[in-house]
Amino acid sequence: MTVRVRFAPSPTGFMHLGNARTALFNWLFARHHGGEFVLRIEDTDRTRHTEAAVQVIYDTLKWMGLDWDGPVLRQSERIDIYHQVAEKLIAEGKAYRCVCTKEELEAKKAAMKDTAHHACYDGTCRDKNLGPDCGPHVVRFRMPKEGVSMFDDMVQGHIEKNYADLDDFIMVRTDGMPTYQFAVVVDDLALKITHVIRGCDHIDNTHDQIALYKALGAEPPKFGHAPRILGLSKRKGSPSVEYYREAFGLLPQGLNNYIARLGWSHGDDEIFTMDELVKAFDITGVNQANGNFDEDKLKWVNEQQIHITSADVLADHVIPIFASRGVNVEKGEFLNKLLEMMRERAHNLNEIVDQSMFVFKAPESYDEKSVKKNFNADTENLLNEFADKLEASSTWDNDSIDKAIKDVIEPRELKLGKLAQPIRIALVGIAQSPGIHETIWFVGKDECIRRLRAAAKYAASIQAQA
RNA sequence: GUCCUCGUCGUCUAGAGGCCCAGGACAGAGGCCUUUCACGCCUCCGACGCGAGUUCGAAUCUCGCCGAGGACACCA
Repeated sequence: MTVRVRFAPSPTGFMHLGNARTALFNWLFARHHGGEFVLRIEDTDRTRHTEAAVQVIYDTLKWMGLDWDGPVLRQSERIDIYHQVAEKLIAEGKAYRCVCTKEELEAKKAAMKDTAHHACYDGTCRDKNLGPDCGPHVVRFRMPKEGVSMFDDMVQGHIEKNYADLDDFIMVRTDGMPTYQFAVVVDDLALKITHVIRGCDHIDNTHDQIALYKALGAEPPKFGHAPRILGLSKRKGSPSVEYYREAFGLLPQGLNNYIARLGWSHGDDEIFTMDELVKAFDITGVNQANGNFDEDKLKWVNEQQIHITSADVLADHVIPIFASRGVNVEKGEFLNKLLEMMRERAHNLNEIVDQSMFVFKAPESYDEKSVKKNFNADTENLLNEFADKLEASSTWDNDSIDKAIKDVIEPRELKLGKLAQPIRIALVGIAQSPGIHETIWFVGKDECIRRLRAAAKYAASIQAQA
């Protein structure tokens, strides 16, 4: 049997992190087992969905690198099918029409508060055998009254619930639209879904759905309910993929890796490429207990992924961020060289860009603390002399830069730091940067000399003031 | 309120009766490396929710308690 799983989000306008993980788990499960991963859009709630919201789903999955198989199923396009199935179940006595209004039901519920089993529909219309001309009505599922509903969850193990605690849930609403509970089963059946992997907030729904499968004479798929991700604070903005991607400078694999390890594990392994995840992932490794989202660990995992990602791939992710900072950079050898250096030290993509800015832009000001600590009466001469040495050199590589540095510090018997720090301030604006040779090299000879002279002038001006 | 599920360091987790006076990772503390800032490396801190059983032996099995999350919508 070929494994077929699905991801079935409703278009809410953003991809919640929990949803993203459900998508990832399903995708990994499919790829691991050589099966198929299909996408279904649950847009039966007319009032809420927009096309832009559907596009967010596509974009997010693509960014995460989760490709889906076959056409995308839209529930809104399958209304007739749901009606056919509902009619069939009514005809077989497995479902029935109900004319109880929402208001009536709410009143009954309120009256039954504090009594046992008040949550269940009282069955007013269960045996009325109402026909299609009974006026505005819903269609309810006729749930068995006795016995125990049970299934073996791939993650949570054996789960059971008394039918007495299950409701005659609504399949078709008054407006003719199917409810989630109903559409899911009809669609999963149509798509020949073999395994349903979703959040454990669906555990209780599963009993309803299995009852439906049975009423339809069909074999239910296997279910696996993954734990929830707790601690996604809404105060920090919408806990969506988009938000974390931008705020944390995330690489897709940084997110994927972190999210996969939250609620799933493979021994002591922490860092996975996508191929490694596909190889290692299986539903048996998924945890039962809910997990807490931890920003620090996400940051760390993302950082580790940046360390092992090729400069070429990094370039694709970093170029748009440069653009958003008003700097146009092009793919190529120079950028790759820069990224190879930056990826070793940066914590995230935003930092790579921010800390690379000096390569493309001269400092607009000098960091006060850095200047205070590293500039003195000698700085003007030191910087100018170093600029002279660079100017005199005919080549531009590590050796020539190194020679220029030594030619300045050796006669004066200075330690490297005494020259390197003022140079950093001159080139970057602050006394923090990559190795001094690289910093100089990336700025380029002419620009370097220009910045050194400008900083020398500045050093002179503050000396004059003092 | 009713029902369902879960419970190992602050956090993510390893652990499927002896390998565990519990291992790894993040965070925290300290140190090393070093021309700066980072990276990296090393050390330390730190948990089996509680109580009964079962067993020669329990983090691992059973029960109770407590705690956490979820479902109870003509939302998905």
